Amino acid sequence: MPEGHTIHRAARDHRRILAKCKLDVESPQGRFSRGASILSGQLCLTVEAFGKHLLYRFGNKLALHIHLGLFGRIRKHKLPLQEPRGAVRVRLIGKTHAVDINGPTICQVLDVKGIATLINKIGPDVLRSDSNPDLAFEKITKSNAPIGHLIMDQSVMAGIGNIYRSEILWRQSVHPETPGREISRQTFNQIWNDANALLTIGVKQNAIITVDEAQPSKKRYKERVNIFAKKQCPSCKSEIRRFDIRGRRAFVCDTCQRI
DNA sequence: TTGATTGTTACCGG
DNA sequence: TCCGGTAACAATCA
Repeated sequence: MPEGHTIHRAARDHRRILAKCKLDVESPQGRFSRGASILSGQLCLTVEAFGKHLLYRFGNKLALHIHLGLFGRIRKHKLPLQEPRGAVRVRLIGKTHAVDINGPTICQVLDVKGIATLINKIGPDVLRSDSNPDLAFEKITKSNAPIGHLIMDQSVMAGIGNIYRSEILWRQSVHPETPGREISRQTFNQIWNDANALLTIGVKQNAIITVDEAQPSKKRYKERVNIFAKKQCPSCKSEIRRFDIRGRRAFVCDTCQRI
Protein backbone atom coordinates (compact mmCIF):
# COMPACT_ATOMS: atom_id res chain seq x y z
CA MET A 1 0.00 0.00 0.00
CA PRO A 2 2.46 2.73 0.90
CA GLU A 3 3.98 2.93 -2.55
CA GLY A 4 4.41 6.14 -4.44
CA HIS A 5 1.41 5.56 -6.64
CA THR A 6 -0.92 5.30 -3.66
CA ILE A 7 0.28 8.62 -2.37
CA HIS A 8 -0.15 10.35 -5.71
CA ARG A 9 -3.57 8.85 -6.12
CA ALA A 10 -4.48 10.04 -2.66
CA ALA A 11 -3.22 13.51 -3.49
CA ARG A 12 -5.31 13.60 -6.65
CA ASP A 13 -8.43 12.26 -4.98
CA HIS A 14 -8.10 14.36 -1.89
CA ARG A 15 -7.55 17.51 -3.87
CA ARG A 16 -11.01 17.05 -5.28
CA ILE A 17 -12.70 15.75 -2.17
CA LEU A 18 -11.17 18.00 0.38
CA ALA A 19 -11.31 21.35 -1.31
CA LYS A 20 -12.13 23.61 1.55
CA CYS A 21 -12.56 20.73 3.91
CA LYS A 22 -12.16 21.16 7.58
CA LEU A 23 -9.79 19.09 9.59
CA ASP A 24 -11.07 17.07 12.47
CA VAL A 25 -8.85 14.96 14.58
CA GLU A 26 -9.46 11.68 16.21
CA SER A 27 -6.61 10.95 18.49
CA PRO A 28 -7.54 7.90 20.49
CA GLN A 29 -3.98 7.32 21.60
CA GLY A 30 -2.96 10.91 21.95
CA ARG A 31 -0.42 10.77 19.15
CA PHE A 32 -1.54 13.82 17.33
CA SER A 33 -2.71 16.11 20.05
CA ARG A 34 -0.51 19.06 19.19
CA GLY A 35 -1.52 19.00 15.53
CA ALA A 36 -5.11 18.82 16.62
CA SER A 37 -4.96 22.06 18.49
CA ILE A 38 -3.20 23.87 15.65
CA LEU A 39 -5.12 22.65 12.62
CA SER A 40 -8.52 21.59 13.85
CA GLY A 41 -11.20 23.53 12.01
CA GLN A 42 -8.72 25.00 9.49
CA LEU A 43 -9.40 24.90 5.79
CA CYS A 44 -7.33 22.54 3.67
CA LEU A 45 -6.39 24.33 0.47
CA THR A 46 -4.25 21.93 -1.51
CA VAL A 47 -2.95 18.39 -1.32
CA GLU A 48 0.38 17.49 -2.84
CA ALA A 49 2.63 14.45 -3.01
CA PHE A 50 6.41 14.41 -2.92
CA GLY A 51 7.41 10.82 -3.38
CA LYS A 52 5.70 8.93 -0.60
CA HIS A 53 5.13 12.03 1.48
CA LEU A 54 1.78 13.77 1.47
CA LEU A 55 1.34 17.44 2.28
CA TYR A 56 -2.06 18.85 3.10
CA ARG A 57 -1.61 22.58 3.00
CA PHE A 58 -3.69 24.88 5.10
CA GLY A 59 -4.58 28.51 4.89
CA ASN A 60 -2.39 29.44 7.80
CA LYS A 61 0.74 28.39 5.85
CA LEU A 62 1.02 25.22 7.84
CA ALA A 63 0.93 21.74 6.33
CA LEU A 64 -0.13 18.40 7.66
CA HIS A 65 2.67 16.02 6.74
CA ILE A 66 1.70 12.38 6.33
CA HIS A 67 3.86 9.37 5.58
CA LEU A 68 2.09 6.03 5.61
CA GLY A 69 5.19 3.95 6.25
CA LEU A 70 4.73 0.24 5.84
CA PHE A 71 1.30 -0.12 7.36
CA GLY A 72 -0.48 3.17 7.02
CA ARG A 73 -3.89 3.22 5.40
CA ILE A 74 -6.03 5.91 3.87
CA ARG A 75 -9.73 5.23 3.67
CA LYS A 76 -12.26 7.31 1.87
CA HIS A 77 -15.88 7.31 3.01
CA LYS A 78 -18.99 8.89 1.70
CA LEU A 79 -20.73 11.13 4.16
CA PRO A 80 -22.41 10.82 6.61
CA LEU A 81 -19.52 10.11 8.94
CA GLN A 82 -19.01 6.57 10.11
CA GLU A 83 -17.45 5.33 13.29
CA PRO A 84 -13.64 5.38 12.98
CA ARG A 85 -12.28 1.98 12.02
CA GLY A 86 -9.19 1.07 14.00
CA ALA A 87 -6.92 3.78 15.31
CA VAL A 88 -7.80 6.74 13.12
CA ARG A 89 -5.20 9.45 13.59
CA VAL A 90 -6.68 12.12 11.37
CA ARG A 91 -10.03 12.63 9.78
CA LEU A 92 -10.41 15.11 6.94
CA ILE A 93 -13.97 16.06 6.17
CA GLY A 94 -15.09 17.47 2.83
CA LYS A 95 -18.55 18.23 1.54
CA THR A 96 -19.25 14.77 0.13
CA HIS A 97 -16.57 12.52 1.57
CA ALA A 98 -14.35 12.08 4.58
CA VAL A 99 -10.84 10.69 4.60
CA ASP A 100 -9.53 8.66 7.52
CA ILE A 101 -5.81 8.10 7.99
CA ASN A 102 -4.71 5.12 10.05
CA GLY A 103 -1.25 4.22 11.22
CA PRO A 104 1.01 6.72 9.48
CA THR A 105 4.60 6.68 10.67
CA ILE A 106 4.72 10.42 10.17
CA CYS A 107 1.79 12.59 11.14
CA GLN A 108 2.93 16.07 12.01
CA VAL A 109 2.36 19.72 11.35
CA LEU A 110 5.08 21.56 9.44
CA ASP A 111 5.64 25.28 9.13
CA VAL A 112 7.07 26.93 6.01
CA LYS A 113 10.62 26.13 7.04
CA GLY A 114 9.80 22.53 7.85
CA ILE A 115 8.10 22.10 4.48
CA ALA A 116 11.16 23.42 2.68
CA THR A 117 13.46 21.12 4.62
CA LEU A 118 11.31 18.13 3.80
CA ILE A 119 11.06 18.84 0.08
CA ASN A 120 14.77 19.50 -0.04
CA LYS A 121 15.74 16.11 1.24
CA ILE A 122 13.46 14.18 -1.10
CA GLY A 123 14.97 13.31 -4.47
CA PRO A 124 13.20 13.96 -7.78
CA ASP A 125 9.83 12.21 -7.83
CA VAL A 126 9.41 9.95 -10.88
CA LEU A 127 5.77 11.02 -11.16
CA ARG A 128 6.19 14.76 -10.95
CA SER A 129 6.51 16.76 -14.15
CA ASP A 130 8.63 19.34 -12.33
CA SER A 131 11.24 16.73 -11.39
CA ASN A 132 14.76 16.91 -12.70
CA PRO A 133 16.06 13.36 -13.30
CA ASP A 134 19.58 14.72 -13.77
CA LEU A 135 19.80 15.13 -10.00
CA ALA A 136 19.15 11.41 -9.52
CA PHE A 137 21.61 10.38 -12.21
CA GLU A 138 24.31 12.57 -10.69
CA LYS A 139 24.01 10.79 -7.37
CA ILE A 140 23.83 7.34 -8.92
CA THR A 141 26.84 7.84 -11.15
CA LYS A 142 28.93 8.92 -8.17
CA SER A 143 28.00 5.96 -5.99
CA ASN A 144 29.39 2.50 -5.55
CA ALA A 145 26.20 1.34 -3.89
CA PRO A 146 24.11 -1.20 -5.83
CA ILE A 147 21.55 0.26 -8.19
CA GLY A 148 18.93 -1.84 -6.44
CA HIS A 149 19.51 0.23 -3.36
CA LEU A 150 19.93 3.58 -5.08
CA ILE A 151 16.63 3.62 -6.99
CA MET A 152 14.78 2.93 -3.77
CA ASP A 153 16.70 5.53 -1.81
CA GLN A 154 14.12 8.30 -1.59
CA SER A 155 16.80 10.95 -1.32
CA VAL A 156 18.18 9.82 -4.69
CA MET A 157 14.86 9.47 -6.48
CA ALA A 158 11.41 9.28 -4.98
CA GLY A 159 8.47 7.00 -5.52
CA ILE A 160 9.87 3.51 -6.05
CA GLY A 161 9.12 0.95 -3.35
CA ASN A 162 10.30 -2.58 -2.73
CA ILE A 163 8.07 -4.30 -5.26
CA TYR A 164 8.68 -1.81 -8.04
CA ARG A 165 12.42 -2.02 -7.43
CA SER A 166 12.71 -5.67 -8.36
CA GLU A 167 10.16 -5.36 -11.13
CA ILE A 168 11.65 -2.34 -12.87
CA LEU A 169 15.17 -3.70 -12.85
CA TRP A 170 13.96 -7.01 -14.25
CA ARG A 171 11.96 -5.28 -16.97
CA GLN A 172 15.01 -3.28 -17.98
CA SER A 173 17.45 -6.23 -17.69
CA VAL A 174 19.54 -4.47 -15.07
CA HIS A 175 21.13 -6.53 -12.31
CA PRO A 176 20.25 -4.99 -8.92
CA GLU A 177 23.80 -5.51 -7.66
CA THR A 178 25.32 -3.37 -10.40
CA PRO A 179 27.23 -0.48 -8.78
CA GLY A 180 25.66 2.91 -9.44
CA ARG A 181 28.77 4.25 -11.17
CA GLU A 182 28.47 1.55 -13.81
CA ILE A 183 24.97 2.61 -14.82
CA SER A 184 24.99 4.47 -18.14
CA ARG A 185 22.82 7.49 -18.79
CA GLN A 186 20.80 5.45 -21.24
CA THR A 187 20.17 2.70 -18.70
CA PHE A 188 19.23 5.28 -16.12
CA ASN A 189 16.77 6.84 -18.55
CA GLN A 190 15.17 3.46 -19.13
CA ILE A 191 14.78 2.93 -15.40
CA TRP A 192 13.36 6.41 -14.86
CA ASN A 193 10.92 6.14 -17.76
CA ASP A 194 9.76 2.68 -16.75
CA ALA A 195 9.24 3.82 -13.19
CA ASN A 196 7.17 6.71 -14.47
CA ALA A 197 5.13 4.43 -16.71
CA LEU A 198 4.48 1.79 -14.06
CA LEU A 199 3.61 4.27 -11.33
CA THR A 200 1.29 6.09 -13.69
CA ILE A 201 -0.56 2.82 -14.20
CA GLY A 202 -0.49 2.31 -10.45
CA VAL A 203 -2.11 5.66 -9.78
CA LYS A 204 -4.79 5.02 -12.37
CA GLN A 205 -5.61 1.46 -11.30
CA ASN A 206 -4.77 1.87 -7.62
CA ALA A 207 -2.81 -1.36 -7.84
CA ILE A 208 0.76 -2.43 -8.40
CA ILE A 209 0.74 -3.79 -11.93
CA THR A 210 4.04 -4.51 -13.63
CA VAL A 211 2.96 -7.23 -16.03
CA ASP A 212 1.96 -5.78 -19.37
CA GLU A 213 -1.75 -6.17 -19.97
CA ALA A 214 -2.43 -7.55 -16.51
CA GLN A 215 -5.80 -6.61 -15.10
CA PRO A 216 -6.28 -4.99 -11.72
CA SER A 217 -9.18 -7.28 -10.89
CA LYS A 218 -7.03 -10.07 -9.53
CA LYS A 219 -7.05 -9.98 -5.81
CA ARG A 220 -3.37 -10.10 -4.92
CA TYR A 221 -0.54 -8.10 -6.35
CA LYS A 222 1.54 -11.25 -6.71
CA GLU A 223 -0.52 -12.17 -9.72
CA ARG A 224 0.28 -8.89 -11.40
CA VAL A 225 4.06 -8.87 -11.00
CA ASN A 226 6.81 -10.67 -12.89
CA ILE A 227 9.42 -11.79 -10.37
CA PHE A 228 8.61 -10.31 -6.98
CA ALA A 229 8.21 -13.21 -4.54
CA LYS A 230 8.18 -15.60 -7.49
CA LYS A 231 10.04 -18.83 -8.02
CA GLN A 232 10.51 -18.82 -11.77
CA CYS A 233 11.44 -16.20 -14.34
CA PRO A 234 8.49 -15.72 -16.69
CA SER A 235 10.91 -15.00 -19.53
CA CYS A 236 13.66 -17.64 -19.39
CA LYS A 237 12.13 -20.01 -16.82
CA SER A 238 15.24 -20.10 -14.67
CA GLU A 239 15.00 -19.79 -10.93
CA ILE A 240 14.45 -16.39 -9.35
CA ARG A 241 17.00 -15.74 -6.64
CA ARG A 242 15.95 -14.01 -3.47
CA PHE A 243 18.47 -11.98 -1.53
CA ASP A 244 18.68 -8.99 0.77
CA ILE A 245 19.45 -5.39 -0.05
CA ARG A 246 19.87 -3.43 3.15
CA GLY A 247 17.49 -5.68 4.98
CA ARG A 248 14.73 -5.61 2.35
CA ARG A 249 14.04 -8.60 0.20
CA ALA A 250 14.97 -8.33 -3.43
CA PHE A 251 14.55 -10.65 -6.39
CA VAL A 252 16.63 -11.18 -9.48
CA CYS A 253 16.89 -13.43 -12.52
CA ASP A 254 20.64 -13.89 -12.83
CA THR A 255 20.16 -15.06 -16.39
CA CYS A 256 18.14 -12.15 -17.75
CA GLN A 257 19.80 -9.51 -15.57
CA ARG A 258 23.55 -9.52 -16.07
CA ILE A 259 25.93 -7.28 -14.21
C1' DT B 1 -0.97 -15.96 19.25
C1' DT B 2 2.86 -15.40 15.88
C1' DG B 3 5.14 -13.87 12.06
C1' DA B 4 5.45 -11.27 8.01
C1' DT B 5 4.99 -6.99 5.67
C1' DT B 6 4.36 -2.41 -0.53
C1' DG B 7 8.89 2.08 4.85
C1' DT B 8 11.79 5.33 7.27
C1' DT B 9 14.94 7.03 10.67
C1' DA B 10 18.52 7.05 14.15
C1' DC B 11 22.57 5.26 15.66
C1' DC B 12 26.89 2.80 15.57
C1' DG B 13 31.13 0.74 13.77
C1' DG B 14 34.39 -0.07 10.06
C1' DT C 1 32.27 10.65 4.23
C1' DC C 2 30.45 6.55 2.73
C1' DC C 3 28.62 2.15 3.58
C1' DG C 4 26.23 -1.63 5.87
C1' DG C 5 23.99 -3.53 9.85
C1' DT C 6 20.59 -3.21 13.68
C1' DA C 7 16.67 -1.73 16.21
C1' DA C 8 12.53 0.77 16.75
C1' DC C 9 8.05 1.97 15.25
C1' DA C 10 3.44 1.43 12.99
C1' DA C 11 -1.43 -1.65 11.88
C1' DT C 12 -3.32 -5.49 9.78
C1' DC C 13 -3.85 -10.03 8.14
C1' DA C 14 -3.06 -15.02 7.35
